[in-house]
Amino acid sequence: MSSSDGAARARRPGSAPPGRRKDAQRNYDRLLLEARRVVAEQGSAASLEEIARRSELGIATLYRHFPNRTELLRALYEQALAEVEAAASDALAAPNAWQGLAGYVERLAAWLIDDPGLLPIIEHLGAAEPEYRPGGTLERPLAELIARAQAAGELRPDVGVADLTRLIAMLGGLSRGRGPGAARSWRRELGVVLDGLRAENVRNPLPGEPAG
Amino acid sequence: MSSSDGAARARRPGSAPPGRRKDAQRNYDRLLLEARRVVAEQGSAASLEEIARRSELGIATLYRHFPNRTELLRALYEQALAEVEAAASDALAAPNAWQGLAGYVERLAAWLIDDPGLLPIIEHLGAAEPEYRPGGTLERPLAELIARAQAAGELRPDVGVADLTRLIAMLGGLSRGRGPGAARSWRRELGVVLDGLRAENVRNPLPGEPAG
DNA sequence: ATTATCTATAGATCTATAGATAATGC
DNA sequence: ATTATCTATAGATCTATAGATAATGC
Repeated sequence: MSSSDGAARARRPGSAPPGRRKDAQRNYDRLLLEARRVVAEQGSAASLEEIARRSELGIATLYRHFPNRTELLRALYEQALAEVEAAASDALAAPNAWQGLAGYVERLAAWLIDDPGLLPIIEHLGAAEPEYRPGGTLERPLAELIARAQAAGELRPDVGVADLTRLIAMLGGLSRGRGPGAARSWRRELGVVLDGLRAENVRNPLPGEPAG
Repeated sequence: MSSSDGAARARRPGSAPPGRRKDAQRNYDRLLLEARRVVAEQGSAASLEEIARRSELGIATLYRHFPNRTELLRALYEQALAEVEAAASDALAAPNAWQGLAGYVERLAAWLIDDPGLLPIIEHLGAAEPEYRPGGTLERPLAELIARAQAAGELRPDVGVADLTRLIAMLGGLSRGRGPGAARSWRRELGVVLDGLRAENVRNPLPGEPAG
């Protein structure tokens, strides 16, 4: 109650948990920072020793903070997730249903492109723990934006959340390979996809059912 | 000249080079077959020992046929490439320019989806040897199909070869993660992309220039 | 006789931990 | 006193090769 930012402050994901020694908190943050860079370069199989070395810490310190690779990747993912979640309320507040949806799609694609480690991390987590589905935080507003844009007759009626999720992941995949900066022109591919999503542009209905 | 299939028979890429002992030819083929499966499961960092084991061969035999990982992956890629090259002449022979292009895009995407190791292989080769660009065999007919479809007013005029290449790679990326069979619905995403490529569906011109 | 394969192994990583040493915070 | 970090190392892979053994083809 007397604390300046209120009692029972919620832990910000990706930042060091409270109640630790402050050198430990600093090292936790450094490990996450370097891990983000190394994973962006090397993917989800990145060398943990290199992460520790770049953080100027021993490998055992890394293991003290993260008992294994998956836990480190999960912390990275939750940190990145916290940074993008605000995009949903912006999109839902947009004056136009289509603009809201298109803006959200662009924001999520940019999120994946700007941090090339994210997609490998998501794949690793999905493989290591199939029941871990934190993407729900992103999918719930997406479903709402889809419903609104379809009700307004702007989004083609034969797509569902799973389709949009896959299209966003496809765009995010443009960050792969080809070295850094190779994803410069991803907004061109986004433009093609968005034009393909407009209700008035449907030529042939999509095969199958809109799963999700 | 007396050989039943003519003198100087060209080597089919991906099949064992001639002039070897026949046990060596058989083992070469087995190694490639198993490598294809293991790389599809594990990606370009697949265990070479596992490939040798599944082929019921010693690891040294694998190294006798392929001096290193990159050469093995290159052989896999060239084998797969040989299997898809025929698609170009089919597409160029299509009665309608749009159908030709759309069919070619679908065929290439299916090629990547059905063999999930291909995209990791292409990325590995691109990183290991930037000058190695065998995709030209696929890009040349693509450029021709694009020119025809644009001349016919069916394909949007602001896309180029690099855009189509990236869109195909994006679709191929749907084979990643999520286990085998997860790419079932990729033709839905293809449908969205194709609708977004039609000239009549352009809402906003794409940003930047059509590289390539 | 030649060519190919196999076993065994060296050297390089990588994951993960034990036990000694050092830094913090009450 | 407690908590955190470090060095050192065990055990598991993996890449690649040397040298002995086996299979082919003329």
